[in-house]
Amino acid sequence: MPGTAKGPAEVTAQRLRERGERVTPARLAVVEVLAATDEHLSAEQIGERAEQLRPGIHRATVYRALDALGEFGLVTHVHLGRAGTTYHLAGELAPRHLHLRCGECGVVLDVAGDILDPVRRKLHRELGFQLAPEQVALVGTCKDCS
Amino acid sequence: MPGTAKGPAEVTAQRLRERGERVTPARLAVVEVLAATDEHLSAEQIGERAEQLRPGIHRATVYRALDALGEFGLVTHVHLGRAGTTYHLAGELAPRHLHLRCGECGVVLDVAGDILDPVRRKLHRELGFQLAPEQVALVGTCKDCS
DNA sequence: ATGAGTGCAAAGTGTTTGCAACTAT
DNA sequence: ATAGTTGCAAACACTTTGCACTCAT
Repeated sequence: MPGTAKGPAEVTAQRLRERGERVTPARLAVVEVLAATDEHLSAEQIGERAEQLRPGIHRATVYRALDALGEFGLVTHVHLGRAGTTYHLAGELAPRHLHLRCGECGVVLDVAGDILDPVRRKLHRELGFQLAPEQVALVGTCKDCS
Repeated sequence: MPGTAKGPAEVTAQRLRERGERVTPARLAVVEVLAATDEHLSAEQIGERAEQLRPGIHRATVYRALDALGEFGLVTHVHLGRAGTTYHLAGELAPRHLHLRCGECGVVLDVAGDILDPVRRKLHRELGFQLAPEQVALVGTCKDCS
């Protein structure tokens, strides 16, 4: 069946090759882990799950892979309060969305990626600032906590 | 001259007493440090400057004071990427504003606090989520870097 | 073959905690 | 008087780095 949509791992491999970057098991494992969930994972959690996919993957390697994939625009991270840093797929690998975090209970909700569009346009027009909505964490208080 | 506006330290003392919380040199020093600048300070920087105001203030105490003042709504913090956490006055102690951070060069810009008002209303209406705009860091790329 | 990527262990950050002494109330 | 705060040192979690080795190209 030609024209089948490619999985995240294939897309990643393709993008890496295009850029002359190396396609390694560790990088693919990280992408596969992130693609297999819609949760927000910490580096440690990614490490644990990657370990199951390809045993022997080291913490440091996970960080380096996340870092590299971040540079290539395939992964982003959000700083979610005291909870630490969480990662997820970005760009063409993920539907555009952004994060709503409750400062009380820590819960994270996803919302449509275009909710900041008017703000993005305004900032670009007035300040020349290119907003990256996926990286923004909207902090506040959720319904249950307020 | 009666009716003179009170300084941040006085307001803080007053609010603390109202809540039955203790007014301590460390807490006042932290507020004074934050009030003396419009920069975005890390806990470490606050510690250094507080040390000059009242010698002997310990790192741990700065963290505890920031934590307490945060609970009382007098201080907030923003997570600015790898750069770490930065603190500033909040609520009645500070003009409402929010943060724009360039992911490339790390520069932080302040913008008017009402820019997210439409978003805030929408989130409240549709999800019952109370957005806290001052705690939101708008990440993107600044004019010079793009 | 060659250099980017990896594993490992060790060093850094930034932040929190247990406890005894202190101090604001 | 006494409960909340502080200083200190030690513990902590998370992330980065130097080095030798391996593997993708």
